[in-house]
Amino acid sequence: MNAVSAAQEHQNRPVPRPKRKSGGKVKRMPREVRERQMLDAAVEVFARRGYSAASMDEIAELAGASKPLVYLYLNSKEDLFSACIRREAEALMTAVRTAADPGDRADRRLWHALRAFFAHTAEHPAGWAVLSCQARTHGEPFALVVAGLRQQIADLVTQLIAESVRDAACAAPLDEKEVSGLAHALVGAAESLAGWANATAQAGPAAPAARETAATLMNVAWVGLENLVNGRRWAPVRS
Amino acid sequence: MNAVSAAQEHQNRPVPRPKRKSGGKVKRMPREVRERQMLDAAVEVFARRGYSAASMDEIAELAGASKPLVYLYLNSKEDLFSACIRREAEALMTAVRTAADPGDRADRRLWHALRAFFAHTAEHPAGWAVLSCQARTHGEPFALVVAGLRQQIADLVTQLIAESVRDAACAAPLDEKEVSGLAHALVGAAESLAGWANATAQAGPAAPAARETAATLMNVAWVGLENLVNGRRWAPVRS
Amino acid sequence: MNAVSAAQEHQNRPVPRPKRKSGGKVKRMPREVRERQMLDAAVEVFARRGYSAASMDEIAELAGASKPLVYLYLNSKEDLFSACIRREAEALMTAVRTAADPGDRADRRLWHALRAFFAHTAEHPAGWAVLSCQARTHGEPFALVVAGLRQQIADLVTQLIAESVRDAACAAPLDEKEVSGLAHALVGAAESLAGWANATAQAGPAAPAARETAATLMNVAWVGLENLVNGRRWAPVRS
Amino acid sequence: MNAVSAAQEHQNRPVPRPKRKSGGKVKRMPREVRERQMLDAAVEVFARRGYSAASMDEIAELAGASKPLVYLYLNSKEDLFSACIRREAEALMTAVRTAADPGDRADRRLWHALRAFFAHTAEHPAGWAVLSCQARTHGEPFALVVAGLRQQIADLVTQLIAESVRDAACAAPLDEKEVSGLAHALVGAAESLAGWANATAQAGPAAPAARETAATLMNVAWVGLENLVNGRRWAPVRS
DNA sequence: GATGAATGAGAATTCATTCAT
DNA sequence: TATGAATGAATTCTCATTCAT
Repeated sequence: MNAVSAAQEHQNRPVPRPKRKSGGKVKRMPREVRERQMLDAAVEVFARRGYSAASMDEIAELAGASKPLVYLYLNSKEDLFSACIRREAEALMTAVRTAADPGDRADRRLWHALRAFFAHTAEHPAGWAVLSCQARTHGEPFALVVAGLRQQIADLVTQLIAESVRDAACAAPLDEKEVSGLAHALVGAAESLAGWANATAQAGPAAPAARETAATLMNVAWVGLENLVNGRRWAPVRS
Repeated sequence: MNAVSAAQEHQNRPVPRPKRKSGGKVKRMPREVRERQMLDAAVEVFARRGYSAASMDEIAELAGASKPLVYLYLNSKEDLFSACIRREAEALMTAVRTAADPGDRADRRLWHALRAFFAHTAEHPAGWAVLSCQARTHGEPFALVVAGLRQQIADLVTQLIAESVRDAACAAPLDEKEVSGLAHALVGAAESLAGWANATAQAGPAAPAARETAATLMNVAWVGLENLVNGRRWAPVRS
Repeated sequence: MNAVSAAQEHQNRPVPRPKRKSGGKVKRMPREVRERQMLDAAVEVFARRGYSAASMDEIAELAGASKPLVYLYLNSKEDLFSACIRREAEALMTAVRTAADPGDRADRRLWHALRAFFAHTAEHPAGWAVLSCQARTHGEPFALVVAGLRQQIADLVTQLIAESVRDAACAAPLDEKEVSGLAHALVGAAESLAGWANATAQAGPAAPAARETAATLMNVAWVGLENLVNGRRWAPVRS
Repeated sequence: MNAVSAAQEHQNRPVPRPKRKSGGKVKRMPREVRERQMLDAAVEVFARRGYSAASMDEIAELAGASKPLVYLYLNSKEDLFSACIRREAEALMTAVRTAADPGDRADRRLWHALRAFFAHTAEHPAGWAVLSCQARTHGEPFALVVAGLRQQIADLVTQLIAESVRDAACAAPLDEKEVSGLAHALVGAAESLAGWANATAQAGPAAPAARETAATLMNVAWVGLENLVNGRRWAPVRS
């Protein structure tokens, strides 16, 4: 099982969206399953409306459960949001980490990580929206989780860049802070591209888009990095 | 007038934050001034709380006006938000455009545009927060304005890249979609770097940070772009 | 103006209970008036239903205002309850204190105080219910106010008893603790009698009942006190 | 068996508070035992929170049973409350009646009854709280039970007083209503003194407090009563 | 006998919005 | 121009109560 398909694993798979209101008797199901449905619904609604505009009513309805049940299992709107963020962050991180399979060259690992990132965000647009937009704007506890995620990814990238540089036995070793900055730029670029890719091509399937997007980024960043490593820089007043 | 100072122009400069609650009759002021105060307050509050969590009460209080007056001038919460977005988008766009002063080499123009972007967003964090986070998540009308802004910036960048390419008389012409993606990557990287730069070194004033940030970005992107233009690309299966 | 009529002063006097829902336009009134109506309604409802069973909806409706207005003026259910208790406690205390007019013999002052107590509780059964039943059962803040009221009354009674004893130049001076116990017993008896009087004779007018009740109490307590002062006590094993 | 120990009989003696949550299968127990546990828990919770604020959840948890079981045995919250009141009222009544053992002089019987009353309420504060505060404020059905209890006690006291009067072969026969009022005053004083005694000296065990309290009360009331019986009254305008 | 799963109904509280002055 | 007074319509959250097992 590769990273991408693994990443898709975590959401409403065989559990059919239950229909309520349609006369039938109450659908009994184990707590675990219900909870997943609720999280799925919550991610969807939070993504669509934003944290405060999302209503527990809508979430419950989309989850096919009653509000009291949502509260019974997930305690409060805040806890629910928190659970969403944690789940989505973990899923994304797992996807990316799994893809950056050790035992390959550093540039290829970065390439795979990028592809996994784009693929995952494309597959889970709602989750990505929650992580990238909603979570950042709602108070410490949430923002911290997202910041942690960012840091983890940036660390991974930093490490990959450092490895490549070591591989390349470059002449001018990079400043650590510069590498870190680079990693953040890359992550930011990736995030932005993810959003853009989602917005631009919502028609076609996800994989090709992920591939292209990753390629674009690699084209700029990696080659730029090589030049950087070789000491060739752009300077504001050059020539 | 340079880009940075122009960017600062649009917000409450000499108009003192009005003191209410201190008894006495109300300070009559021309509509224009009051409206600006309201928009300033609204941007601040929308940035801090998000669109739906922002309350008209808080905005009115911060603006030093009564709620009915806010409604009289700005009609509704939605209109108010819309006005905020438009104003902030215009200000940012103006700052960037003004900085990319024609009559210079394309790479230098991009450099200045980047600097202006960083400087403006650093100077107006609330405005930037509204544009980058809040506006995207609230239904067509708002998202459209922001999309328009993004498009304008991307267009500008695209144009600058294109000019450089023409300057370089490159062999392999770039795919338009690729250029657009590049622009988005650049903007995303810029955003991410802005945040990172802010977090890393919060001591110094904004301008130097903007300069460094822009430099880091140019180091990677521009050189990478040159290579790209010259047909040298990274390929997943290379070597 | 005597104590009893003064005590009646504080509640919905000339303000007519406003009729809502009856088509008419919104009744504008100064905040002070509205607030009093709300407190009146709240006392009524809290007395009828108890703190937790009382619904803000019912209170608002009885006050002839909308719920938001109640919240605007009185903040929260808890604050509203607190305000009720404070107002009622103060009113009762004032009535009793005013009646125990200094410049009279101690036994007569006690007599008047008792009458005022019975008259006031009879005139404001809801207020008395809130003070005597509801407030005691709902957490420190409320209970404290009521405890304070009790203490004030007990202190007053203690003082009156002490004065009488001094007047009587009694042979065996009473233990301070015993006097205090006496005062509490008297207050408790008064409270109980107030409740009983309310329950028993709801038909007739209030004043006569108050007079009779007070007389009964004085008959037992005062004479008993005299005997006590004179050293004649009942003893469990006496003869 | 004396009154005090009889009074303690009615609550969870050897049945240990059941431990739930610790895995393992449920302890099957005879209905009778379970029901008593439930009532005990309910009295506790009703006393602590008041009728409406008490939640069936909390009661069930404290009783160590599941909510459906509570409903199976006790039908509804209202029925449960009703059962609590009935049980506590009966227990208190039994304690008092048992103590007022016929075959003794009337004043001594009253003395024992008072002691039993104080002892029982001190031993079962929750039960007493439910009876004295909660029950009175919740609609006919409950209030009636409590009124019945009050009446029984008042009747008992009235009867004892009457007997004494007969013993004393008094000149001026007492008005029935006056006697009843007296009984209520006595009970109220007792209640108040119970609270005050509890608050003043929380160190010692209950019995001594009960003894003292009863003595204080008898000192005032009984002697006062004797005087009353003998026609010596306090009069508002006397001397 | 015993319970995990589930909910309809209603609680407090807030908010955007409007009059009447 | 400016505002104190007022509210309909949500929103979050809780609770008594019931099934299906």
